[in-house]
Amino acid sequence: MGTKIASLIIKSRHEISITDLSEKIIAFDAYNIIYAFLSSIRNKESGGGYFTDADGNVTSHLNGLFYRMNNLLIHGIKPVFIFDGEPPSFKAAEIQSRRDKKAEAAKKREEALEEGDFEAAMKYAQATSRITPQIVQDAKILLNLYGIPIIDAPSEAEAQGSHLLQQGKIYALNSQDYDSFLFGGTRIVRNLAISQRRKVPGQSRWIEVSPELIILNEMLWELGLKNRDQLILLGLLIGTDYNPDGIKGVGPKTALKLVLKYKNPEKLFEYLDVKFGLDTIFPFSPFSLLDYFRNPNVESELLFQHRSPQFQKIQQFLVEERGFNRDRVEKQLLLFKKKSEQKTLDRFF
DNA sequence: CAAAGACA
DNA sequence: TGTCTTTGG
Repeated sequence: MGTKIASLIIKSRHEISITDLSEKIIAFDAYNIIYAFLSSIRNKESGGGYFTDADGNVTSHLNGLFYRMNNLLIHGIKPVFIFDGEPPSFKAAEIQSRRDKKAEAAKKREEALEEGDFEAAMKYAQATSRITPQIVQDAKILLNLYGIPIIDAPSEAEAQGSHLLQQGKIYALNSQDYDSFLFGGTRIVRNLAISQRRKVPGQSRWIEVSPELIILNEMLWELGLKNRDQLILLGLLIGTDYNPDGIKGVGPKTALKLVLKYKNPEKLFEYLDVKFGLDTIFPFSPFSLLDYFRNPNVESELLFQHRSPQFQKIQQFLVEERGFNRDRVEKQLLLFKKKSEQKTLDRFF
């Protein structure tokens, strides 16, 4: 439901500035952000290989996290990283499908490399990213040195983040898609990156993107939905991580119309059963999916606190253990220290 | 992706 | 000074 629901909401998407999030606790879906870095931070010359150190450890994500965390922390944002635990059984088919797509992309990359088409190889390489234990471990080391709390969710990070939102323990969840609203997340921040420009998937065109805040209640209001159940129904119709295709031939507009017409799960599913047959349009009983979104596996007793970054150790890890350029790292960390000192002074006076 | 370099 | 290109690991 990544982009499909975006077409339905306009007013409830608020353009914000990164400074609006100062002092706010923002949770990040760790695998999500790491995956984004693994995909985008790659070596063009080798046809899309990761950045690595001399020992072959992947460093693409460390590079991305380093600059991203510096910037977020400089702005006074308090990040929390949530790592996925065991995927729910509902996700098995989707996981397999992603695996197949990666294998396919890897094959195409090989072919492109053989033909010497490095640009095509790069494109396919980006679709092959896989998060290994080493990648996770290094990410956790770096985040720890930054004093950023790490949460190991029992299952889906988005579900855990949504729970923390409901408990009021965090201000917002950083996510590119809208799925966490189905889990009851109340606030989502999108496009929380540094650069305000993003390449359009089409070709060599760039667009301006600024962070945007979406609030669940406003979104429900704009859509004309009465409650979260109805939003979950909408999600099931257009597709979620657990039924990615949604219903063939039913786009966002039709989906919304159907939810508004039938209003509750029983009536909607009854209609769908008569029209299509529930078995043919859902991989699982839609009632069980609905129930899953209502009540996902999360941990309720989490406590976390932010600590000060250990600059010396960050530098030591990146430079001495992962082959980063000393001057670059030093310069960035100095800037960080300077700006955060300035910020505390500003607050004081 | 984000910073640094090149260039007008 | 702002924009486009190259580099980073």
